[in-house]
Amino acid sequence: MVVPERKDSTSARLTRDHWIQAALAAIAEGGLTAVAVEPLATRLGTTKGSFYWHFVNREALLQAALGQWEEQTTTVVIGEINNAPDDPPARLRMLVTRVIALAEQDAVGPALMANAKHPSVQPVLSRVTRARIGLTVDVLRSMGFDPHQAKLRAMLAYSAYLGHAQLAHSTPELTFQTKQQRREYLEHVLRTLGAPSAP
Amino acid sequence: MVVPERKDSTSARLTRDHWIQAALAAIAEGGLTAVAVEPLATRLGTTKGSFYWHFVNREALLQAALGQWEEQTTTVVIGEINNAPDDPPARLRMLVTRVIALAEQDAVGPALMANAKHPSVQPVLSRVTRARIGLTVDVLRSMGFDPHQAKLRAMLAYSAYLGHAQLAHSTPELTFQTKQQRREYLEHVLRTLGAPSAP
DNA sequence: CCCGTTCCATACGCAACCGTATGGTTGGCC
DNA sequence: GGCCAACCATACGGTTGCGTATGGAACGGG
Repeated sequence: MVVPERKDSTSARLTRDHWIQAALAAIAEGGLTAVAVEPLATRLGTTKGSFYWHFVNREALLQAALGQWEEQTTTVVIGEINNAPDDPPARLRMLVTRVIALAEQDAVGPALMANAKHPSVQPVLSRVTRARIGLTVDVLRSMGFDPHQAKLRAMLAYSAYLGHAQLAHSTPELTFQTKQQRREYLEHVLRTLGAPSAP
Repeated sequence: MVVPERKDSTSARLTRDHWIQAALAAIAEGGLTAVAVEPLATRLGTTKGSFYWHFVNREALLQAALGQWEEQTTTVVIGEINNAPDDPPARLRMLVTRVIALAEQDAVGPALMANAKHPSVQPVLSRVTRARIGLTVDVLRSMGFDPHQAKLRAMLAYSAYLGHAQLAHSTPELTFQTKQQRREYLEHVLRTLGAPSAP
């Protein structure tokens, strides 16, 4: 009989946040439906009794987890870019680099996209998407592209980001593997997005 | 009490294919978990008794539906492109146009991406992805790009396709709405993908 | 028109999960 | 060290879905 280990053996009792973290991990692995009270309880080495003290129901946990994700995922990248030096090409490079890394780490985003119609997910996703596209437009405008061009390029860029995230998580074996390949791909993307407009 | 209508009131009895179609519709709307025997039965105006005559279990239906999707989704586009006239730029235009349309229609693809790890889904997705990237590489090579360039561009193009599909289904309100905007975006994508390499 | 094959309805047992109720621990504070 | 509040375990009932069993309806060829 293996007793499922508690995450941090130093703290016997759980906090609300432990559940949120577990929920996000579950979403990353198994999608929204994986946010299930009893399985999570087992994973945390506790029981439903704990859960229903911290949250009124499953939906409340979901909302809390989504809020957490929105917070992290927007503030992190956006803050980082806005605090960057005022060198436009460097900002684009930073954005692309940072965002490719994020795409490959964060498995929650893709999982949420799949359940975009869920009433709790929809608004979160809408806000995050809007913010990210807006950020991209800003960076491109700061590089001298007019608003129209910036919007076109931003949409393409953001689509490419989403697709890259999907690929990285669904069929990683079909993405570039070696460091060299990945570097070249990064440069290609940067060249493509930053290329001067054709007449 | 509303009696759920049967899809085609002319045929009292259902075929295996009715169930497959219903399963695909369910995937499009609610993801893999929406392929549930009893709900589908209700939707079709029948009962489990019918289902378990046509299929041994839920998994069998899933496999059949995935097979159907793979068949359609690959043969349609790939056949269309290969039978196209031998004018390379026209082929790229056709590919992009066709593929943007597909991205907006087919909701099954995005749903599957979210469950890429599922043992029945993984191989299907892997084959479809490989085929599509391969097709894109071919088209680009026929336009004169060397293999390396073609691969880089194909990966970016396919990522953009996947992302576009995601956006169209998850937050359609953030995509281009008017015909004019959509036309311009299409032209932008074509220009970007087909632009000659920078020195 | 009849009879076997094909197809479907119903009833059942089983498992996973939600949410409630209730009583028991544990911890900080005086 | 006692006591209140915070926290957790267990037991229960309800719902949903899977899969099986079994009898009955519908259909078509002889």
